[in-house]
Amino acid sequence: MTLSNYSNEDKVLLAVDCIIFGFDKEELKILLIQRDFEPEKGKWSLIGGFLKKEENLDEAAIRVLHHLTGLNDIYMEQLYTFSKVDRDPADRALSVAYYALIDIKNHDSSLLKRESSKWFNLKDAPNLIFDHNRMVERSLARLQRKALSKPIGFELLPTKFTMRQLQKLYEAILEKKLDKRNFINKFNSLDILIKLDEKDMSSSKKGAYLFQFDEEKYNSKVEDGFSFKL
Amino acid sequence: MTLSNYSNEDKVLLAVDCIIFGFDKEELKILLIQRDFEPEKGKWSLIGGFLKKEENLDEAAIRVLHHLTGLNDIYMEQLYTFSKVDRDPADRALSVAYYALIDIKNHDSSLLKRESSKWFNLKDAPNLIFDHNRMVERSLARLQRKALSKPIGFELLPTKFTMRQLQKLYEAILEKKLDKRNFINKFNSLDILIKLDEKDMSSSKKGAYLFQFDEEKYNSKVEDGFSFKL
DNA sequence: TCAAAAGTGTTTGGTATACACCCATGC
DNA sequence: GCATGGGTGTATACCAAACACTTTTGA
Repeated sequence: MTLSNYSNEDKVLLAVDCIIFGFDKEELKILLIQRDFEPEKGKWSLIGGFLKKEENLDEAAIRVLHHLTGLNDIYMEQLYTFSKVDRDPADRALSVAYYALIDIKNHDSSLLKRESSKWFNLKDAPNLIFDHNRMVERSLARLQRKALSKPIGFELLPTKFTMRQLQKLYEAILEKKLDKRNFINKFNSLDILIKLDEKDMSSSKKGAYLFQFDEEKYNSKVEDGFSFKL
Repeated sequence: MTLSNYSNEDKVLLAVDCIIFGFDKEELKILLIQRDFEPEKGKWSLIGGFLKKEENLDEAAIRVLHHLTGLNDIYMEQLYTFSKVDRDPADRALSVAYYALIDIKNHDSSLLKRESSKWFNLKDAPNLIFDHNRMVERSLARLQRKALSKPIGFELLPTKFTMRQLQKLYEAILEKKLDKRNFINKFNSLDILIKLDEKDMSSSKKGAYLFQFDEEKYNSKVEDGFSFKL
């Protein structure tokens, strides 16, 4: 069989840029790095890299994330492909944006490797190069929508967390205050959390019960037609 | 200022493939073409083309759609970028999928140009080349979600339509029967349709009132915080 | 006069929201 | 003993779902 080789077609550079979200007590955060090469050296940027011939986009995103942060096994999702012709002044390059959710506490040490990277509160993040601001906006919109219909919030928390932490997390993601009792009632009715006997004593004298996401139970409920709706 | 030129990085072919949805009385349809070149010559496929250096992805999608169908001013949205390494056996090529919604009636004549293209009921569409089946699945899922939260359904209908047509459309998109009265009540409460004095006499003796989507009203309501929810 | 589609409201159940007080503990 | 955050239940409003009969008119 003869294959055309598409030899007349243009080829382009394809970058992968990662919006990395974290959560710390009260605030949604993003991890940024200071570029150490031109163009825009010294400015803040998402972490990124270029797709290689022998890998697919998910693999490239995983590689980029691992290489620059040491992180593994991270929740990631492809967001959108940005293609404005002059978006990168150095050369024609498109960029596929991915967003990632990580548990800051669990992974903080790996991040120290890289001193030019830094966590910012989403609200007071600096201006970013190229179209990276738009990428961040769009990823936040996606995260807000997705967090209401899939249990992805847990990716941003330690395995064990208090109801208060969980609530603060959703307040940070959705950018609005939630009612304590309604929030707990809602989550209880979903019936996908395990209440542990342990308490977290770090934030109050009384202590707060710790919970865990019961992923197995969630999965089996999904098979029976359940769907997470906050 | 010195710009790096990224000259060590791999470049790739980037295709744009379009899932074109139409609606005809009762059924959701997609427009497919029979490939007239290798690889997979003679098999059914989405319409597609390659991104050129001097255009962005939206422009490429518009160009591809226009070139192969003669259509202009079409609702389109970028869906996802598919990147499996061997997805195209001829050469490494990624594909950015777009989906488009068109009014079959209004545009049917332009499509006749191209005899190798054909409308299929979504349900009994043939097997497609490469990963195009997955693209169609994913675009349907997106359409189903989006149709509930944005008034994009109208893109698939003539300017003037009956409530019954509108209902059939949503039944086709959502793949489930809807209650006639609830459907009408819901749409009435949204208050974004104009009831015309004209009737459509083609489907009954009594005739059915025609309606139009009031886009201006919709837009101004959105500015006041309204959001379409079906 | 009858067949075929159009048009029209009300009841009911469930879910979302608003809301306030007691508990346990360390200081 | 009091200040701090933790934990709990109910009443109400609103929205979604179920549901059946009358109207029009061409054949």
